[in-house]
Amino acid sequence: MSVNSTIYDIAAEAGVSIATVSRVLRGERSVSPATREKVEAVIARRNYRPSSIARGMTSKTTHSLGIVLPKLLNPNYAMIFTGAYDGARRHGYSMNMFPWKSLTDQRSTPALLLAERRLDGVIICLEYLPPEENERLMRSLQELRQYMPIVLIGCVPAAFEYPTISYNMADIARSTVEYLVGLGHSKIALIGGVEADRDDLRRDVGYRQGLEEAQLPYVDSYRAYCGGTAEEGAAALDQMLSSLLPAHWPTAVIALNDLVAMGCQDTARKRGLRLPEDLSIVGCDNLFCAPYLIPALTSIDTHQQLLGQKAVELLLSGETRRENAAWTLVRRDSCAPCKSGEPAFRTAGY
Amino acid sequence: MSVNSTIYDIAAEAGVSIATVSRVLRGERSVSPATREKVEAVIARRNYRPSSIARGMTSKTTHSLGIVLPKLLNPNYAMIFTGAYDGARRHGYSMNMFPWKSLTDQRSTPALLLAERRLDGVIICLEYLPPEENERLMRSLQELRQYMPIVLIGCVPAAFEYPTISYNMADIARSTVEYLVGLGHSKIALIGGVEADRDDLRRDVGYRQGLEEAQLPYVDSYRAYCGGTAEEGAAALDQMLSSLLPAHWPTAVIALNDLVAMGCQDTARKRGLRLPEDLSIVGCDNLFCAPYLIPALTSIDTHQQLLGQKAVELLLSGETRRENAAWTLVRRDSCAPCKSGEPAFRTAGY
DNA sequence: GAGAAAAATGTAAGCGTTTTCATATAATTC
DNA sequence: GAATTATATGAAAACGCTTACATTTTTCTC
Repeated sequence: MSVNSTIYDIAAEAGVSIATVSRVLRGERSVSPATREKVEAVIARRNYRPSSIARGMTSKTTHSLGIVLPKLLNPNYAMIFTGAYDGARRHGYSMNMFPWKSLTDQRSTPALLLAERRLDGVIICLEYLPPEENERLMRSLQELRQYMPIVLIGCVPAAFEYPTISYNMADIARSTVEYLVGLGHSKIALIGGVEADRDDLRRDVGYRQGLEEAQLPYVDSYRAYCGGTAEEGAAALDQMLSSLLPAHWPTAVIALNDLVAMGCQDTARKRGLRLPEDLSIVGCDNLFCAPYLIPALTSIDTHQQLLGQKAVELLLSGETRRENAAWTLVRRDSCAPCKSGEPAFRTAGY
Repeated sequence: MSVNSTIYDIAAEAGVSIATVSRVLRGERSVSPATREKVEAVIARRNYRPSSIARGMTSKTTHSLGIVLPKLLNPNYAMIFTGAYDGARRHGYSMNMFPWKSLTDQRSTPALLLAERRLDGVIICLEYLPPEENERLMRSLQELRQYMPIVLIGCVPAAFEYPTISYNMADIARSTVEYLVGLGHSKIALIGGVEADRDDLRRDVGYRQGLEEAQLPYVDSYRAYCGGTAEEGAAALDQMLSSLLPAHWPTAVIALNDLVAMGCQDTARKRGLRLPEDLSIVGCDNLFCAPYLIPALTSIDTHQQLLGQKAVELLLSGETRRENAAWTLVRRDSCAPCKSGEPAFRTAGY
């Protein structure tokens, strides 16, 4: 199949040495115009392209980066990947996707699957893992970083000394509460995330802070934990409503992400709640379908594509700083002013 | 950064030749257990991993495939990619994504961007292109195939002698019409696709065939062309409705894909139509959000992930057959029996 | 236990580039 | 026009593996 000529063929046909061909190839200017032209003609005629493999042998840099993602099917990750891909491309790098497993599953030498490819750097998208798995991951990371630069994406413990791009989750949660409080809500639920997740801990911090600033009590039954899918979101809200007297039902829900928000819409509707009159919902990630849900979903746009791009920039820059990514609240129709007069659970103390 | 040992280091430390190390590495059985153990110990201790680059130099096969997609952001393509990725992985290959541009944009030697990477094969996802661009693409393909096996995905002209996995678009369209006719509809619109697209021609063929079988006339104003986004779908339907007297409005719409269907829902709602009573809508691709639209969208599930996987299988098999991919109609709430009694436009002839 | 066959290991030549260093050629200088 | 410097080119050694072939060691066989 490989009808490909080598640099030797070109050299022979052009009547020069391979060194000269190589120089022409890489645009060095120490080649006389006549020779260059001659060589270029042969290259064009034979459709010759240098093998990036062979190039990698000598030049030590493969000009390819990696990104490890939990899964690509989740539209978020597809967006991060796209952003990272574009960023890499802009710098003349290629971008390779690796599934989580490459990092954790390997019995033998984890992480090194990546090392084997001699990537010039890798972006790693962090997600919650149970403690012992997380422990393994940390070790993999340590190991991996001996081989190539690493940039972390997502909510990373401050103790981590890796270059990182993340969201200020606390900030997002706090602002969202603030927004809902501004609409008159006082019974605000937070749905999604793993209870033990550091990430969500920070979300929780912001949530509590927002409530506190509005002089609202933190109500434990308004905090539900669940995975990031629509089904799980639907179940979580359903369970919350079941456990509460309708009078105490939240009037607003902050969902982990848009998928969870979609599930909440579904549950609410099945329960006969009017949206958004009886329940305001805020999602996160601003998926492409958010505007087409009924009611159109208000969501935090986390600019995931940009996130991917910035991760590449950081990776290539070689710096080790931690960066916060921007986000914006996109207001649509899923949030309405709270109608129920007196907020429940408001105690004398507040 | 590259703290990596080479095969020489391992050999030296284990007191054997590099050939032996290589043999241990590749699990050849002509190595005595004692030696193997010794070498493996050193490998483990030094965290050694052979460079896939150097491997590629000799073994001619890089164990990496490519897939070129119009864009990854579209959830469909993300699914195809995921499927292809998994398929490749299962066979021990890696999968690299390339944007369309790698194939067409290049002034100099198109296609060869891919050749440069010495892929073991490439999957190409076809999409409509205006004639002259398409011409260029065809040439790129011809050129590219000299270097590596190619598999095409999507609706490819029968004249193409490439191995292909595609949908029988005519079949899908015909069945969809049949389904809607079964619900009593006779004013069935088809929205989406490029007028000049071969692909959609086949869709059109099925559409017409379905109408014919139901003894319904083909009405030109029920056929609108547009791109594959929600916005374009919304605009297309809006324009169609504007151009028609309400009495002649279609009672059912077959949309190019779910995005277009979402746009149609939007337009219909803005026009004050009740969904699905006044307008039934069928989408295509069965995106994850389809069940959460209001009304939940009936859609053709094209099993895109499977499509990607099958493309890999076909690519690796080396066969040149053309395969048809499976699809299924997923019924949800967006299609209802037609209520308007007498279908318009039905002429004596029918 | 000598000779033959089988198994284990080593040697060295690639693979297709880049790159250093040497060499040949051309352009300067006086 | 000889000496000097700049410029253009070539020869050859890496890069880290695989693999055909040669060689050594072990295991049979009678």
